[in-house]
Amino acid sequence: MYDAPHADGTVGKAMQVLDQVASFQRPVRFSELLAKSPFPKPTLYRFVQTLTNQGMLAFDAERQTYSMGLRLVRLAHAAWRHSSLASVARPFIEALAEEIGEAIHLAQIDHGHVLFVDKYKATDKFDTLAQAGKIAPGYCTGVGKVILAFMPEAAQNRALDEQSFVACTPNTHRNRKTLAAELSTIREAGVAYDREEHELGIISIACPILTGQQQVVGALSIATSTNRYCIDDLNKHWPDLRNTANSIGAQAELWQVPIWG
Amino acid sequence: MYDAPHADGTVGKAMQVLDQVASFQRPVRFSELLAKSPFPKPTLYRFVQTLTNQGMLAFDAERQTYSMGLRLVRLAHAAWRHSSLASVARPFIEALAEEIGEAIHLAQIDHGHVLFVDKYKATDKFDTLAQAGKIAPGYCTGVGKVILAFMPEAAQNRALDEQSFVACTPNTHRNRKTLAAELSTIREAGVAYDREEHELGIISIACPILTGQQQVVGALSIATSTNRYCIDDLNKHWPDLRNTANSIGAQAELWQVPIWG
DNA sequence: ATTCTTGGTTTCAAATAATGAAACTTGGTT
DNA sequence: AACCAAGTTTCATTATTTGAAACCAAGAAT
Repeated sequence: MYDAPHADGTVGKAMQVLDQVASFQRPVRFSELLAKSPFPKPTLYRFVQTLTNQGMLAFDAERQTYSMGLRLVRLAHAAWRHSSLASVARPFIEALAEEIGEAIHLAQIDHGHVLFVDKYKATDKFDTLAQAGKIAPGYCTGVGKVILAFMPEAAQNRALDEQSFVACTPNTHRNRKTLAAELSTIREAGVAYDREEHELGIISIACPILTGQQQVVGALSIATSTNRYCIDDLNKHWPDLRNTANSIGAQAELWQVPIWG
Repeated sequence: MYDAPHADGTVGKAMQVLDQVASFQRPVRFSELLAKSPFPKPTLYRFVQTLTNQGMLAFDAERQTYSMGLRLVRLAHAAWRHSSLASVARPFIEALAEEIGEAIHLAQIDHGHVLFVDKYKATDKFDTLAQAGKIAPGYCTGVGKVILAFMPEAAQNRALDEQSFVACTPNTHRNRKTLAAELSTIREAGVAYDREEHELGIISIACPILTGQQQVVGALSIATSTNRYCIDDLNKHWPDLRNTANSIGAQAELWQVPIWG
């Protein structure tokens, strides 16, 4: 979660509460929240109260639970349109997907978190916020690893410290060491692979999206299932993927560049 | 915008700033913000500063502009999953869309705003936050009107006061009077139509999503273009639409009901 | 060059809002 | 009837926010 040294006053604390609620991934009772909160009871109480008033949280009176508020959806709409790579990347991704008929993921980095911001899946047409906004673990996804690999060293270290190394599958990296080793390989090669590290049966190939000054702003990946293709098959799409990623990087530069480490 | 009597202290004010930035619909300079802000310069300055630190806003140093931050996308993901009708409604909508091959919109009401929370468009598969989170004007969309029509009177009045009555097309309602008249018709009929009131060439039919106690929680619509179908054609789908809306309402009740007026 | 202006940033004492220990309520248990 | 746990309120203390004014930087006008 966010742990800015400890500043940002009251607003910062409120946002921390927001993150807390989000982290539960489900509606949550006040007492559960309190148990994991650094704030004393009345303080936390007032925060959830205020946030609920503001529509940043939603309170279900029936069940006495808090969940994230719809105001966030409204605000995020704007964020997605104006601050994410998605809007500039969309036409490029569409073209790429047209050509190779596999699922394309677009991820972006924000304050050390790797975030899926868009997804094009040829088959199921229906895909809204379900994917956008989801967090991609850095240590076990194609986009995550490639972004980590291309981060400036300081930021990379910070990010590595935050990885959980939960073993999603038998192939998942379990510690910083093996991951770090792969990262330097990735950096040289310019590609990362996810060999069923996040989910069994799912593999992917990922390229970084770089600015002119070689700063990573995001990543692009092609994902598929093992019973259709293997890594070698994905590799055939590498040139296309790389080109698309480059185009996106170039285009992004013309627009805005809210970069982060 | 949000105008809770005037409470909610510092956090409330910060959220107000967030809305402000969002309302510009584009990256915005500090001075532009200041011009429309109720806050004195240093106060506003600290707010944007804090919010930027927190990732709720993004600052583009190059152009010196602020836009909405990606942290919102992360938070909204959770909101969408756990507090919107979208997750419960999705299977129903999918089935409906399968049957009639037209675009389906799902809208929801939040603090008096009508919000698109999901969209299924048979043709273009690619549709993420681009639609979800968008605001649907109450006075000139099918979902907007039907939701207004079914609101409790007090809330309806408040909502009507907030309508802008901007004339999107020649068919748009231009004042409260004609709109109010249509609303009571809608309420009786249980359906609303958008006869190219929002966008020329686009028509729709909309049904309310009601709880057991007849409270509106949202609306469902089928939209199409005039060069394919006319209102009468849409009417043929009314039974299906109505059924789907009912199912969603029933299902929503079993889950959570963060209702709002 | 020099002065004006505009947009952005910092200071600092006064005003205000946040804090949290403790007390209180409510609804459900033993 | 006494007991608990979860949630809510009080209120004196403390810390944060506030904004008028001053300051700085960079262009534009003189």
